[in-house]
Amino acid sequence: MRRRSTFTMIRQELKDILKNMFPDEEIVIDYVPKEKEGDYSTNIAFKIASREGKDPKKIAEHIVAKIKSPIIKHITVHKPAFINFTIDENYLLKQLTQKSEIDIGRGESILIEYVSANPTGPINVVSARAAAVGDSLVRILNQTGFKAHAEYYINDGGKQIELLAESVRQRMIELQGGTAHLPEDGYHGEYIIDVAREALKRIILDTENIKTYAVNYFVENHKKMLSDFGVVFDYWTHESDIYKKKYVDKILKILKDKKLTYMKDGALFFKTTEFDDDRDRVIITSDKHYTYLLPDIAYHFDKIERNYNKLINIWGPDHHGYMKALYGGIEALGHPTDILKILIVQEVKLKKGGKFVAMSKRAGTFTTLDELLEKIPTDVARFFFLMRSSSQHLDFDLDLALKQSDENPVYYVQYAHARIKSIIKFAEEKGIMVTSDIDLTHIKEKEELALVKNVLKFPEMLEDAVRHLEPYFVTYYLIDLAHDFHYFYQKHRVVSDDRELTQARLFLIQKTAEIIKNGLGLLGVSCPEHM
RNA sequence: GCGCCUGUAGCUCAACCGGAUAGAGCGACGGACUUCGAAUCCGUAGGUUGGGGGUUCAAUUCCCUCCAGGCGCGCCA
Repeated sequence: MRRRSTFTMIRQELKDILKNMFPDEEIVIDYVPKEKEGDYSTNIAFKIASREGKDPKKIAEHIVAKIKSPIIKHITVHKPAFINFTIDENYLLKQLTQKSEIDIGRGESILIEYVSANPTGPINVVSARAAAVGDSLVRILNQTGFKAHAEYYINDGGKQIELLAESVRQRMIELQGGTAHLPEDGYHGEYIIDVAREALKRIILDTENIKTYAVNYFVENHKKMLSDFGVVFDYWTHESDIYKKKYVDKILKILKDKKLTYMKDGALFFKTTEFDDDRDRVIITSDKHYTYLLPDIAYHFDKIERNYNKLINIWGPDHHGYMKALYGGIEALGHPTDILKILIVQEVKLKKGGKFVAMSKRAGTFTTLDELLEKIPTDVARFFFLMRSSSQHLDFDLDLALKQSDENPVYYVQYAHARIKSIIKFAEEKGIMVTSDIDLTHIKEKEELALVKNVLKFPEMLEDAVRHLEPYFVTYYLIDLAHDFHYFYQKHRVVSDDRELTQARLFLIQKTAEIIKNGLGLLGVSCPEHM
């Protein structure tokens, strides 16, 4: 049985009605396309008809005859056999005054790990996108009754860090007049010179200290950049913490005991092919170093030990080939793999002067989050990142984002809010205050009711966003809601001589403003009173 | 070669376990301000959903195949 939300969702009400009639049927409620009669619809007649080999239209008519509900104004059957519901206006208006909160999560705890950029350089734009997505997801989940925490994992061990330290050391030699011999697969970016300069100032000389210094340098940099971007993490967990807890040894022992490892060419392999991976993975190299996989499994063991009901990882597209290895590790430990959901945020292609900018961290040619924010306001950047499904590639046209900033959808939504605030102020100056003690039955125009219906869709939209773990549902919704408001505003005066109508409309737009503010907050975008 | 992602209007993208005449924004063209914010609104044009098969009452969605692009395939992360 599906749990009911405490928030009254009309969609859910309809679902319940049908569920009572057809307990074994999966009930789907859709929105009716614009210009069609009705608000919600169901395709249940098709389902039953195809299974029983009957005429869907007859079944639809049969169902319609049996439904009685005070929330439904009327029901109609359309074309093949859609059943459309038109919701009673008085019921809608009553819902508008209900103060309630949405609880989908029922307190389920979720740990969302995202960005987790290696402390070997600045944050690139794909990580920036992941930051926007992850932060917004945390906000959405926390508003819908989950207990979500944000975590950043710092890889402060492994070979990459050795290469980083060596790259810095070589740059230090260079700064002192020597010749730098950068490791071939080391870090060649200019930014390493800045680190080297700072390290010299502090007279940090031996490799171990350089390593620590460099890691901290980048971790602090990431913290600051993300915080400037409005992204704050609850936890910063170091790989070295996992070692300190002896979890890595523990996991190694479990894998060995379960005979899931073998030696080959002097290296220790984990048999991930037993978990549907396409090849086995090295976990200890022939020169006795751990690869990233083993501590990573240990890290996920740690997350599970911390009693989360669910783990979400947000990764870049370059890690998809690694998913099965990690899932294999979790399964090897005896945990169901569905405790972890890995979201792949697809790449960002930056467009500049009509050309795509080539990006590579190791070659040092990539655009960083700070460079992006130097050019583009945070609000715009976040809105852009959340404007489309995170599983889709994203073309980010820098020139366009700047040049057309006046017509950017983020301003469109913000403008709707500012406009409402301005109207309310105008009314107040005339001595008309917004109050909930009003007669909403004055709301009867088509454009008003469209706005009412969309405002009431907010929790339903959040339910969709949670189901798909996609913040862009919020973005799309806000643009649509702003449009409904602007359209209404164009057709009708809010503040008029009709006192009661004015009060009713003020209440409606005040509600709209609240939803916009709430929604933009979920995106991490500001919501100014004036623009 | 194998794996993942993608191909929808001129451009950027939607379309929720398969549903109604495939929708928005930008761009183009044409309209709407003596009263609450024109950063707004309305209208028009624009589509063989990459091609071809298949399954279905119904396919952008599922299956097969071909074409095109991106990413990954390390004893790096």
